Amino acid sequence: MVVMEHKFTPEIVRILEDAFGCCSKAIFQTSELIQYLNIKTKSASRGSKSRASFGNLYAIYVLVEDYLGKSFHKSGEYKEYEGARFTDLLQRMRELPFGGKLQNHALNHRMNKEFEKYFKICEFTPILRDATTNKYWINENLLNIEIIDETFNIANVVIEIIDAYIEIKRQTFESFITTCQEMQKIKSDNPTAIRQFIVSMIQPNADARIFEIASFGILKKYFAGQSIYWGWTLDEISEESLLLYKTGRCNANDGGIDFVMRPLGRFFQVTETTDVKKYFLDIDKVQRYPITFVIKSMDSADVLREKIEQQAKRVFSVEKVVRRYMDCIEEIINIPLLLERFDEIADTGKPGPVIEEILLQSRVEFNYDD
DNA sequence: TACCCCACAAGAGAGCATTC
DNA sequence: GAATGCTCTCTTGTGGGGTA
Repeated sequence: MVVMEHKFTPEIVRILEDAFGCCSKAIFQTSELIQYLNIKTKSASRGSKSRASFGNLYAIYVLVEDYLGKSFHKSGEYKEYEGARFTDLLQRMRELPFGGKLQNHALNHRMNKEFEKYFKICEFTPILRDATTNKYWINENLLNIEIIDETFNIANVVIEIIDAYIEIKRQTFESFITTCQEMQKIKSDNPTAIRQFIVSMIQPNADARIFEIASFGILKKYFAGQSIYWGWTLDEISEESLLLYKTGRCNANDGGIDFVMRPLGRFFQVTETTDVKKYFLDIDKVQRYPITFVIKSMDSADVLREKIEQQAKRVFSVEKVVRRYMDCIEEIINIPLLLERFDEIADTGKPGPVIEEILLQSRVEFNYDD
């Protein structure tokens, strides 16, 4: 089998070399289990959007851990082992980082099924179970790798590889988690600290998701302080506050509009660049709904508008189409304007709710709980 | 002509909820 | 405890259009 290579593969190779020296390459080529781990760890370098596959990896992990914990790699008596209890295995899976919400699927069916998909001609099923006693085993045939006349047990290496993978995934999340914790600490009554924190969240180099969440927190509270008067007839006019809604998680909002305002029906799109043409596709064919762009930039709104216009002229060339394109931009909100609006909120003595909103949205965005 | 980029669609993995 | 259906969303494949 041709081994797929990705950014975590060298780490797997390194762990194998440390454990088995010159035989490591042959073990990688021979062991379906190692190759499976290699496939399932490809998200290591792919950021938070990528699925981590912890379910199937942890099913292997807890069974191998159980195997090592009882020293079967030394005693060779695994064949006589009564098996591990489902409840213990699942509990252990949930104790592992990011495993809190894992369910039974991987242990019961999914891991085996997926393994079979990748290794059609492999005669061994990784997870063995006795449905009558609810006991589980890792298939030892996949742990003992024969190279020429020697047998190598890869149990320790399996654990080490998954541990290394967990560590990388943990680091990816850690920066954001730290941010959340800092927010919680300064939530109390320190306006200067809160402002500094807000500034750090809306800097040009801030994480895109954090920028979006912070923008939402600021704008929601800013608009909540404003109201309009409207109604079907002159006699029925009533006052209503402007309410900003987030339409979904940042990552779940592929191509969608980020915020919507009631009752005015304004659309808000958060973006990192002035390359906004994707929001106005087919602008020459149809009239488009106006959008307010929240742009992660220190440039003035005029400069940003100018940049967008230059781009539109380059792309559309026809002045009439360029005008229609530009007319679709209802407002441009840059970093200084966001900060200005936050200061207005702070002047009323209520910066706290902004932080609370940011915290709430952060928890939703990252499934992060206290 | 080959290559690249982009948008869209389909496939697939993972988690939630429900049921037995 | 285990199986299953559903939903969400990330990945991959595909085709059209633009460009060198």
